[in-house]
Amino acid sequence: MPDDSCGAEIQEKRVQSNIVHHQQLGKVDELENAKAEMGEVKEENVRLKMMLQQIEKEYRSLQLRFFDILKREASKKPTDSPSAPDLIQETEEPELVSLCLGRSPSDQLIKKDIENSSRYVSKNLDDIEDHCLQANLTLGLGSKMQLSTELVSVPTTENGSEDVKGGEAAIKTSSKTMRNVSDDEISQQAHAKRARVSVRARCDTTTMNDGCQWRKYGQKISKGNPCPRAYYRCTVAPACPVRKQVQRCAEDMSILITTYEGTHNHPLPISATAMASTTSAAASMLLSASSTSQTPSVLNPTATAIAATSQLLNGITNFGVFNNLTRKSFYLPNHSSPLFPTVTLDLTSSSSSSQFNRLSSSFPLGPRIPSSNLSFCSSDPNILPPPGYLGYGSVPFDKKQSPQEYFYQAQHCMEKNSQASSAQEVFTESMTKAITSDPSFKSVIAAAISSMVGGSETQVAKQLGQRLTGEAVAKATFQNPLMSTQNGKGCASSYFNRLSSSNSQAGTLMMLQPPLPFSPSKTTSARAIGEQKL
DNA sequence: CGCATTTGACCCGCGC
DNA sequence: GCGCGGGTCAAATGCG
Repeated sequence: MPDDSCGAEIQEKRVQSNIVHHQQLGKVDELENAKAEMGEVKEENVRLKMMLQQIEKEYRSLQLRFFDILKREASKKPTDSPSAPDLIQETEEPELVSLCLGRSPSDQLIKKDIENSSRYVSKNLDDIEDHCLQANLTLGLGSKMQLSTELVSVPTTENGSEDVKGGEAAIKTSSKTMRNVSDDEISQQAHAKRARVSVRARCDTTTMNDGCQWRKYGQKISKGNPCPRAYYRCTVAPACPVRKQVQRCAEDMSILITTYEGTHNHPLPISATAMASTTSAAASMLLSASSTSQTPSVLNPTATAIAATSQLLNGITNFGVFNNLTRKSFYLPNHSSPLFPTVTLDLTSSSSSSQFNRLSSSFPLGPRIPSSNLSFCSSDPNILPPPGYLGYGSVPFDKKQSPQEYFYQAQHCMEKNSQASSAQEVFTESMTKAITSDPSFKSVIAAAISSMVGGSETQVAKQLGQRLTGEAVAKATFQNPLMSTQNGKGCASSYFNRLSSSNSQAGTLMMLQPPLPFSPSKTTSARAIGEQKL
């Protein structure tokens, strides 16, 4: 049957052509979808660019005002005691305070400061002088928490170049005026100065590289841990007050606990800014949390800002530490010592929140904030979500909802959503909305970003601009602070593993990395580590 | 030889 | 007041 076979052939061809046609149509659809997506992304980029420009602008102006006031105070001090109106003016600068990560985000705090100020202004001249000193100190503490490297060199005390101890001594001895400051305030300042940030990370070397130069000055066996605790001080600048303690976790020897104390009084190398910013922000979070009586369900904006910053920076620069930071955990005060309120950043993959929750709190100033409420590692089913928590999936932004709550959702989304890319999208979107809805984030994030890319805002803008046009990713990966080694003993291992396994984007970027993305300083094992991981 | 690390002594604050 | 534990100092030691 030739006709039949011919007909069948034609039929078959028709079917095939139909299939081809459908396939083409499908491809056209795909193409259009992709184009549409690209368009959306472009729009998003434009929006983000504008937003960042605005943030930068605001940050700049705040910074200028901050310096202006500092300068004014400095020039005024030696000659005459400040008048009451000046004091009021100073304390009524919420925007000024907002530069200070430690205190800015909380309106309650600002109000409290103003109230305190008013109370003091009504006292005698001596008291006013006292308050001036105190106010100065407050500013100093704020500046200690500055993220920007441009601000690091701002004196934190009257003799800013001195170390913390010296500064404290100077304050104690130089001024009879402290006598009228209440004990609470003194202790609060002392605590603020002594806030510590502890970083837990898996690391098989003696110390985790954070980009700074350290010199070991002591080692001790501490109680309850067979592993010795090593004491380091920062040697980037001769008088830098920053100390760090390094100790292996008693329960898991592979975990290295690094505790930072103090603030660098010198510009930081780029490779060091990430960790410094993180710890500063965490310390600020700690201080904010400790001095406010917020309920656990309301996450302090600073804490959120850290998460936001890290997530944002993760998107911007693919810093391993931030990638892990947001994926892992934040723990508010675990207070290993009542004298040293400590916030712990857990960068370990097996972060066991319950373990941290067991740590007792003895923080004398504020209510304990249960760690679980601030944990971003919500994989533990035992950890209850915060009140108002809405669950998984897409996270529609509710105007009534606080940005903090919103972050919770987005963060949790990141954790639970098996499709990392869509979670990332959701988070990016939520980030944008949350940031734009809370002005306090802007300055915090701008400062952090500024610090992250080397302190210059023009650099920030440049970097961000590049990111937004999708050009700077590989370059940013170069600056991964944990990739560089310090004294040839750096530790970067665990971050690599998790980067490549948990973040496909980052994993891809890792491949773009040249074999030696390390800091120029003393690299010995760096290449080995890099090659091993690549 | 210079610099970093090691390590025992010392200081200080806290709890009993 | 005393002992304990954490933190720091500084001489000794090691290393490049």
